Amino acid sequence: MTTADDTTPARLAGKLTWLISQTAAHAHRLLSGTFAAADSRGYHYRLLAALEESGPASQAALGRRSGIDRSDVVAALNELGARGLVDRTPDPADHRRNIVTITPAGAASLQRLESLVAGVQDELLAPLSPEERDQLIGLLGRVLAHHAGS
Amino acid sequence: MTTADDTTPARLAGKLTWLISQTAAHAHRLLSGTFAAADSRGYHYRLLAALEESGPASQAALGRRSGIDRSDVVAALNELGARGLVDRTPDPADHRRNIVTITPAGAASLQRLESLVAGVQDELLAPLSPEERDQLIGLLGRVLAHHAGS
DNA sequence: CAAATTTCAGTTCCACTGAGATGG
DNA sequence: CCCATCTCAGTGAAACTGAAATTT
Repeated sequence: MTTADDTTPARLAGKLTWLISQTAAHAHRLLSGTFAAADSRGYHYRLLAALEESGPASQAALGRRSGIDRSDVVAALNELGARGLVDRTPDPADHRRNIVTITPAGAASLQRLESLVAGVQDELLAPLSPEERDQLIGLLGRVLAHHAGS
Repeated sequence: MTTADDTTPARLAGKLTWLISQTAAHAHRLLSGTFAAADSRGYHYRLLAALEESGPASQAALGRRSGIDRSDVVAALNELGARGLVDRTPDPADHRRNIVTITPAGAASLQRLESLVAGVQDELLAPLSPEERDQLIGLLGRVLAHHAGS
């Protein structure tokens, strides 16, 4: 009888880097599973959200907003474009750029993804009260803000 | 005049899944950079820590303890074994198993990695007071515990 | 010329799946 | 027969690098 030795080492359990990465891994499992079931990916959601919130933009600007590498933006936009969720047209004022616009179908898709994300959040944060969720948001927000200019 | 349009969409900035994954990504960048500079990887640290804390174990048990996939445990232990940081010998009582033991060199390596990790933690959590760090640890710990049996 | 944008090709790390072989 | 373990091979997302072509 192999004793139940699935206990996480205390040495790790007390480390914030461990807790954060484990929580992130769990969140990622939930999210990517949910996105996959909707035939989508995290990149799609992030790009559509950035587009709807801040309006049409060049691909480089989109990448900066959504934290996606310039190289991955290309591929993700190809996928979104193929589904008619975004339009890509050359910028008449600056021919180096493409202007990316979200289509009505894209906005509808975003709304669907949004509700999926909300569901995942609820599942992930089930053990926390609303106040505690806000606390967590505040703490993480401050950590991120501090390294914003990284 | 490419206006500074690197603002993260509020829609994302308020989502815990976003905050967590961004923070985790940052922590991961810091950690893996630090580990790489020490010619090591996160898996090595996790496995050595699990070994030192809970003693010799089978590879499957190690994987459960340290949250590493059974398949990746193999490769990481190969690397650790090649450096003489762990010993792998067949279990005389159960020939399906390898018993993995940490060597003195492994313990020394763990100690070095440990101090590197401590440095990264401090850098990551610089903006938080000790009380706030504890708060964060508590909140994330509860989230993780809730999904422990996932 | 220097700088920015888009794009392609390729790399690394992480998490995981599937299958085979061995043994309990 | 069923189950656990170890191993290998391979997949796929995520983040990144380097370089080329174009345009400002």
